[in-house]
Amino acid sequence: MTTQTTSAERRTPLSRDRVMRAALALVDEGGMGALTMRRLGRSLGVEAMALYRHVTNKDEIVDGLVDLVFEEIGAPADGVGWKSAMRQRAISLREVLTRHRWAVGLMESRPNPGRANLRHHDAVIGNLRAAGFDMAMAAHAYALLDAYIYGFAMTHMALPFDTATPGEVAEMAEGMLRAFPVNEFPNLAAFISEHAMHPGYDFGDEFEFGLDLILDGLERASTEPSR
Amino acid sequence: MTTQTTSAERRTPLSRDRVMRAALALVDEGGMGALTMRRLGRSLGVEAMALYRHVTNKDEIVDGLVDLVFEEIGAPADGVGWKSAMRQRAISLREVLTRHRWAVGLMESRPNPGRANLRHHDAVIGNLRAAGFDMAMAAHAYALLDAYIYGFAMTHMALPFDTATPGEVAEMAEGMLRAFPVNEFPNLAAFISEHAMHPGYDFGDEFEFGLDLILDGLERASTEPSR
DNA sequence: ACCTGAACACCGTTCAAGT
DNA sequence: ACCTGAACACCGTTCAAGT
Repeated sequence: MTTQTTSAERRTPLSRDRVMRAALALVDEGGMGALTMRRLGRSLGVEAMALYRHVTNKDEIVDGLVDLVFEEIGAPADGVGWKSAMRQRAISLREVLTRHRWAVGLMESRPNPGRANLRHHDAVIGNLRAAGFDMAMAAHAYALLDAYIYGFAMTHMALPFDTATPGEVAEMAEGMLRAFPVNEFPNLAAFISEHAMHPGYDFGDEFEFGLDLILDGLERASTEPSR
Repeated sequence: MTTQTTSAERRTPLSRDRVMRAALALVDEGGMGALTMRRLGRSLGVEAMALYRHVTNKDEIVDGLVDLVFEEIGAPADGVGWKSAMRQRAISLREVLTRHRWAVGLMESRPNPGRANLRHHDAVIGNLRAAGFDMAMAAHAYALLDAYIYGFAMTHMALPFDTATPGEVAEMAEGMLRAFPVNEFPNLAAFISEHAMHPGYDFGDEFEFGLDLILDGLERASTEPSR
């Protein structure tokens, strides 16, 4: 259910902060599609037009939401070595993105990065540089890690067997296999029935396999003569 | 400019195929935001409501567009070894995604995968299995490669210095550095001015660095005792 | 058989008007 | 100072009506 506004809340005057918090509740509950100025107004007990006194437009609200998400990411730790600092950050970022699935496609695509965004990027680059990465190697590492983290969140988000019970999973496997000619796509059929839909398989576990493979590769590349 | 319909085209009766081709032209030119039933109708010289005779709704059009994109991806080659087959496929997929930027967030998120999509996934799994990957290792490889490829396309797409000339790049660098307090984000400032905005730096070049790092890592993992 | 007009329930945003 | 009503230019989709 959408947040209902009590009369006490109604008396509290609108503010940019209240608008942003209500917007975050809306998207966390119903995704980006649920964020409309009219609905946002309603959740605050106000007409949509009143919002324009506190934000210049909807785009600014989305910019603000993305920065709220950046605030939740743990900064890379100092004094533990770049590898475990990057590992921690990656896992934290992934957790944040599963809490706020609507944000996955937006984190890196806003033309107006907020302060939390800049702070986070600054901290990651700073950590890598302090560990002895030169600029080129830091750029390699950052591009690779972020592509992987965001890409994993994106492909994972799409999967249907995420919140399903084992019984539902078996049902879905059958449904999927009925949906396409098994003999035309034998490898895919085998993959689904023999692996992906097996009890105990959790796609989310793939994340750390890839993450560690990448971190090991970066370690090797950073100690080798430059390429 | 949007495609104008000549009187000859107007006489050709509408068909699912013509609707899909017109829709593809629309999104390639103006992104997903440009795809509306009314505009699509107009580009075909017809009212929006006429489209519903040939497609059941807009969602079906998007499903069809995504499958058109899957058709453009080169299938992994046989007989060249999994590593160069996967390398080829990754590069082909990335090229396709830069041609159809609007597709980046949609390729893996449609609940109704089309035949080209299934064919492609089947071919990739088949190639890995034929090269001796067991199911678990094929799943690792596929999850990692796709996360990286789609994630890279997503983060790359967002960057402003892509179609810019060196002169424009220098201008943007100045603009960005003026936009935030340099002493608050010193690492980011150094990164931008000393590296990212330098003439000769092309973010797209980062793709193959990460791709080869991942392929090397997969090779190592697949010949090691299982993890 | 194929397309259109009018309608419905939505959008974001502007602006004069109300308290 | 802060909010609202009415309006504008859009959406996707349905359905009776036209040819």
